[in-house]
Parts: sequence; C-alpha cells; structure tokens
Amino acid sequence: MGKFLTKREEDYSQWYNELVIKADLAENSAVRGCMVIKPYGYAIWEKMRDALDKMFKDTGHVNAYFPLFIPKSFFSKEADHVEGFAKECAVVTHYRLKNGENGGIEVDPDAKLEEELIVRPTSETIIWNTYKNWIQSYRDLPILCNQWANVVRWEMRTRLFLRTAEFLWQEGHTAHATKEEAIAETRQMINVYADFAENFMAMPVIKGHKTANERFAGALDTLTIEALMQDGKALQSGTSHFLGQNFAKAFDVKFATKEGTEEYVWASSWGVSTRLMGALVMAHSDDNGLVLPPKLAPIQVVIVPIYKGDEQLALVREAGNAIMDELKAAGISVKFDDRDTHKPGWKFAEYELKGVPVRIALGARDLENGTMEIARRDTLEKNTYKREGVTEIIKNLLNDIQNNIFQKALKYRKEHTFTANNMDEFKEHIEKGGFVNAHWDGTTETELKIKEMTKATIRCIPIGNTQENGKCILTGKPSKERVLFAKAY
RNA sequence: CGGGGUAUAGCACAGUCCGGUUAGUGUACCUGGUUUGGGACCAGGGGGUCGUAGGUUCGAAUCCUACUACCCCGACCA
Repeated sequence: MGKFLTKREEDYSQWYNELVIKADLAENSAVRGCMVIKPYGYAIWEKMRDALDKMFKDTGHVNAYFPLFIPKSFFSKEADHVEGFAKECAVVTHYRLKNGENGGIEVDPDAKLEEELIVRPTSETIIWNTYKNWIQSYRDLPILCNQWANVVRWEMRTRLFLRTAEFLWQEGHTAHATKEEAIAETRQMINVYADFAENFMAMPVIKGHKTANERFAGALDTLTIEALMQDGKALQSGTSHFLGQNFAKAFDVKFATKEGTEEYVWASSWGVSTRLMGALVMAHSDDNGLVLPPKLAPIQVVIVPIYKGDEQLALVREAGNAIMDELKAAGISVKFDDRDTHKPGWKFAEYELKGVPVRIALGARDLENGTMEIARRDTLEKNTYKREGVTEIIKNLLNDIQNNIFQKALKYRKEHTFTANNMDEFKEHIEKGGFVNAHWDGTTETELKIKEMTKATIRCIPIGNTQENGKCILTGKPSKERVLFAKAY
C-alpha cells in the first residue's frame, strides 16, 4: 500500500502535488497558473462554501455580486492598496478581436478601451465606489455584504490550491457607523473562520493580529487564523481586516449621524479562499492518500460488496442497498460501489486515496452471520460489527473520526510549538519546523532581519496573548509579549 | 522575474551523449475466458503531429535556435 504515492517524509511537496492530482481534486490547465477544480475537489469546496455561507447568514450577512472588472482609476484611490496589488494585476486593454492576415485571430488595435479595466484581485475599490451611493444616513448602516467570486492575482510561482493565478473565494465587505462596531465585526468574522476551521475542517488554528509588515494593503489591523501543516510550515487560512476609514475617505463615503453631523464610514473586509482546500489536504492526509473530516467529505460512507458470481452479487446488493437506504434516511451520504469492473482490493485502495471516512465491506460471509466489516480511514482500523444498528454505529464513528483527526492535528501542533529565548534556540526550532514563540522588539526592521536569517516570519500576535516582560531575541530590546513565528506557505 | 531541471501513448519511463529498418517497456485501455475478504491471471488487440515553431541534413525523438508548459531553489504573495 502507498506505493502509488510518494511518502511524506521522502518529499513532502511532491507528496502534496501527487495527492491533489491522484485524489482527483484538481489538475493544471492549459492556462498558466490556473487550475481545473475537478468534480470531487469541487464537491469538497461546495461543502465548505455551504457551511460558511450558513455561518455568514446566521451572523446577519447577505450575499451580493459585484463586477469582475474594475476601472483602473478606482485602484489608484487608496495609496497602500494600490501598492500592495499593483504588481500582480491582469489588465484588460481591448474589447474586440479580428481576423488576422494569415488566418489567425488578433487583437483589433482599433478596439482599445478608453479606460483600462483591472481584473479584480480583491473588490474593496469597486465595492466602496458602490457603497457611496448606498449610504447617506446612519439609517443605511450597517451594510453587511458578502460575495462568492473568483479573483485573479498574477502570481509568479503557483501550486494547486495553495497559490493559483485565479482562485475562488468569498469576500465580506461591511460598512459601519462607528469604529467600535467595525472592530467588533472584524473580530466576529475571524471567530467564525476559526470556528469553521476547527469544527468542520478539524484543523486547529491560532487567531491573532498580523504585524504591520504582514498586514493587508489598506488595512489598519489584520486578524488571521494560522494553521500548522504536517511539514511544520504554517498556512494562513483566513483573514479579517479592520479598514478604518481608509476606503471611506478614498471614495468619499460619508453619512449623516443622528446628531446631524457628517462622518466617514468605518469598514471591515474578510475572506477565505480555495487555499483552504490545500490546508485541508495538508492538515490530515497520510501516505495512503487523503483523510477527509466527515463533515466535509462528499462521500461519508462507501459500501463495497464482495461476492463470487452473479447470484451472490444479487444477494449482497440487496443487503447493501438496505444499509444504504437506512444511512441515507439518517442524513449520511453513502455510495454503494457495486461496479463489477474493479476488484474489492482495488476499491479499498481507491477510496483510501480519496479519503472516504468510513468503508463498509459486505460479503457472503457477512450475510450468513448478519455482520459487516467496517474500516475507518483515519486509523485504518477494521472491525466486524453486527448488522443491526448500523446507523448508530456509523453516526458514532463519523463523530469519532471528526474528533480524532482534530485531536491528532492538535497534538501535532502542541508537539511542534516551541519557546525560544535567544537566536540559537530560535534557529534550532525553526529548522526542525513548527511554531516558535519568541520575544520581538516590535519593529519591522527586526522582523525582516529575522526573516532574512531564518526564513521564518511572524505569523501573528495571538489574541489574548499572555503579557510577560522579556527581551527581543535579536536586538535584546525590551518586549512585553511573545509573538508566533514560523516558516510559512 | 532570476538560477537549475524536465517535456516521447491516459499515466510512469527507456531511447537523445555518438542522427540511419516499422520508436520501445511497464501500467492503464478494449475483447474473450477464469477470478473476486487488500490494487487478480491467461490469451489476443487498439492507441504516438516524440511539447510547439523554425533550421541543419540524403535522412531528426536524437544536432542547432526560439517559444511554451510543468517541477525544484530564490524574490513576491492568500
């Protein structure tokens, strides 16, 4: 087993690349840096999307849709924002093609756009240009909009899900009357993301503030959730930004207060992307393939019939269908794979590669004994159970798997979270991989110097961090809390 | 965008250095049969613009040039 996949310890990044492709999640496309998300991968994304969408709605948000194209002039209105994204924007300059001289097709030079359009790398500008028209008075606030969309960032180096030129995401954009309210919204949404990561993805995360250097272009504060992958590198999995009045000022969005004065609107924005798919793969999977948390698995249970000849198949099929119906009635997604084109052993390996949490094998022997063999993907354990009460057994097992993979990931993170009191200790831990808590003097200069020396960056200043006096590991200057370092994706 | 590597059947590769029958192997695929509790076996069969475009040559997968894509390392980034 496992011979179809490179082992993690041999070459972690090759293991990841192979797994994404072999598990049928995604593949590279004809377009540089852009991926095709295949049906099985997209089914997982849909589950993520649905769960998140519900959480957004439950916290009072509504969905809307804004244009893919943004007039170039909008972009230049917020200085930090332009600077952050300018280097990776795709630009539309023409609106027509024509037949070329030698049978090909070419851009019609007469069809040049008056104003060039930027393919959105994020939508703050077009949205704040729109909000200007929506907001006159405090009665129009708050606005709590989200959109599910694709965005384009022209990346130099891409990897399936982790960094692609085009990706899918959601971006929430909210407008508030007060600073406090906007900050509370920013905080609320990072909590929603953390909740989703831990309870659906079974992936423990650390919530915290980004340093000035790592902050979103145009934000006053960026909150992040950081997860630790199995190779000891951190992955930023979601961000929520407090934008202050930056965009309101750039797009002149003011409102009349109760008292009759005029104020700029306060803003937040927050997003998670298909990068979560990469996080999901790297958080749990093993050398046999994907390990999916039951709450996000497109297929939670697969039933594999084992039989000799058509007569046995008919009997096993009947029993299998009965189990499938029972489980489906309990809201469990089940696939009964009675294809006779593949042998059971082949199917076992296939569903392990694809991360199906639970497998039921059902054969003639089981029919005689009123039993079934149940294998769980996370531990690869197999046990024989009585056929009765299959729904309860499976329900408990799915819960168990969901909890177990979370605990496993949490244990991994605990074992790979270190404390360093000087540069030597710091380097040693960073080299091994994992999170390192260390004192830092608070300057960008020191942060960059540490990055240059060790490749580690400050992932975040954890929320609710314990305050303790100490000395910066690099400069020895006073510090009153430790910050979280790691090498990152 | 800089450095390195790779590109030959759906996939994984050999052949390329040193040009010369009809481009080969494994796997996957198709047909028939035997099988079926951890990626079955036997027999037969189909599948190739050798990444793309030029060039050198009597002759190019092989030599030369350009381009494109992917992988690894850096810089940038969610």
